[in-house]
Amino acid sequence: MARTTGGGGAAPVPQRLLAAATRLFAERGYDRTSVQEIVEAAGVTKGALYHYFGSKEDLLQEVYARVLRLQQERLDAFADADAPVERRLRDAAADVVVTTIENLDDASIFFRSMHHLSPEKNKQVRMERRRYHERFRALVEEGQRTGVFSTATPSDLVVDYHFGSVHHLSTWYRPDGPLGPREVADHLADLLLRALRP
Amino acid sequence: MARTTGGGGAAPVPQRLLAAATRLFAERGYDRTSVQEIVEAAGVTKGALYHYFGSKEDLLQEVYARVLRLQQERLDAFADADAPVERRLRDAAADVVVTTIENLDDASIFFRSMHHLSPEKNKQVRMERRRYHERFRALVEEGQRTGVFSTATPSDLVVDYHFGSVHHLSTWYRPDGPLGPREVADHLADLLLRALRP
DNA sequence: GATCACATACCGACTGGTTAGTCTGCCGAG
DNA sequence: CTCGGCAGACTAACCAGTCGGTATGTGATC
Repeated sequence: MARTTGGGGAAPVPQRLLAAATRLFAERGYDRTSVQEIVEAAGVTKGALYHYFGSKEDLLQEVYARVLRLQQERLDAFADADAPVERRLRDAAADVVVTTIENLDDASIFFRSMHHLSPEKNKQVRMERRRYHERFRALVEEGQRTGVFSTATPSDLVVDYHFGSVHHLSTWYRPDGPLGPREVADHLADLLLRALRP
Repeated sequence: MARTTGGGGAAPVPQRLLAAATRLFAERGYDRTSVQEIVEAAGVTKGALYHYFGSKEDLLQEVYARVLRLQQERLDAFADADAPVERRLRDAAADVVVTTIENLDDASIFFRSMHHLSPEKNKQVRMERRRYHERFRALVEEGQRTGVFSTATPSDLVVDYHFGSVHHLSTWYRPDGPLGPREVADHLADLLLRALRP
């Protein structure tokens, strides 16, 4: 019954804590979730939490870091693919919708609780987010330069337009609704591409 | 120096409280704003606050009610106008962007703090919001029925798409940025209408 | 292979600080 | 005199983070 280091049994404590925190933060919000509730949900005690994490805020930051890493990786993959811009933008736009829906908890935390981070950590997150935004924008601009997209709207605004709809997903999307993640993604990517027709 | 009842001097206490709460809620978030800070910003004490409002939550709800009333009124006016659907939808879509930008504080509170309301009050707000959504959706459907808008995307999704971008404004829009409210509104309304071209 | 030193992983009572909301009372106007 | 409008001290609850303590594992030494 040695469950100590690395073993193979049930998920290791740090991950259990992160999972519990994610669920609770999404459910009640960061401030409304007490550290006590998190450790109880994870089946440990405060000692364990503060053994692995420096503070409650670190837990939140870890959730962010996870989401950012995942989405940046996926965007890079789609953007670097060997296909026409329209295709690459479409795929990237649809993919971010799918992964957002598949991680709705992370998404609602991300968009609702950013201002709970200390200025320092907030800056860090904003910087990473900026990188993501730029990569996406580069796709739009490429299409605009090569004439396949309309130049009527500044590329920055186009990106914010699309991410607005992504952001908004956590407000209205219900897993038991009529549309699956893939369908929503196709529709939203369609709307974007249609808006960009010259 | 009698500033007591209703007089004409500086704004009456309930409104001062509401204004202070709005600013602070938008700045630090609902949970991070203490009642003490609100009353200090309004230049009164707790006694005054609890004389006019039943609880801190009531203050938040009042902010919501104000926003909802305003936006519903404006939407109704635009939707009931005597003009072709494209025009009415365009005007309504642009107007909600302008008023959102002009009340960014209310907007960020609205979208970030809804889950801080008790289930009961939350239901109330959702209902009002639903009414707004439906009115907007009716415009889209009308256009789809009469053939001026594409039917490729379900009307519900179209509405959520647009409101996603509105919702998102409080995240990225800066008053000192390169675009004024009217310009942003025109662009966003354009994007919507372009996406709806058959 | 027994003992010791030390580290990792975790427990849970406790503390210092904060907060929403209450309550008693003052004050000026009608 | 009384009543709305408000002041401000007070209370009960809560909560992030701390800290001394325990259990188990690991490697070195004899």
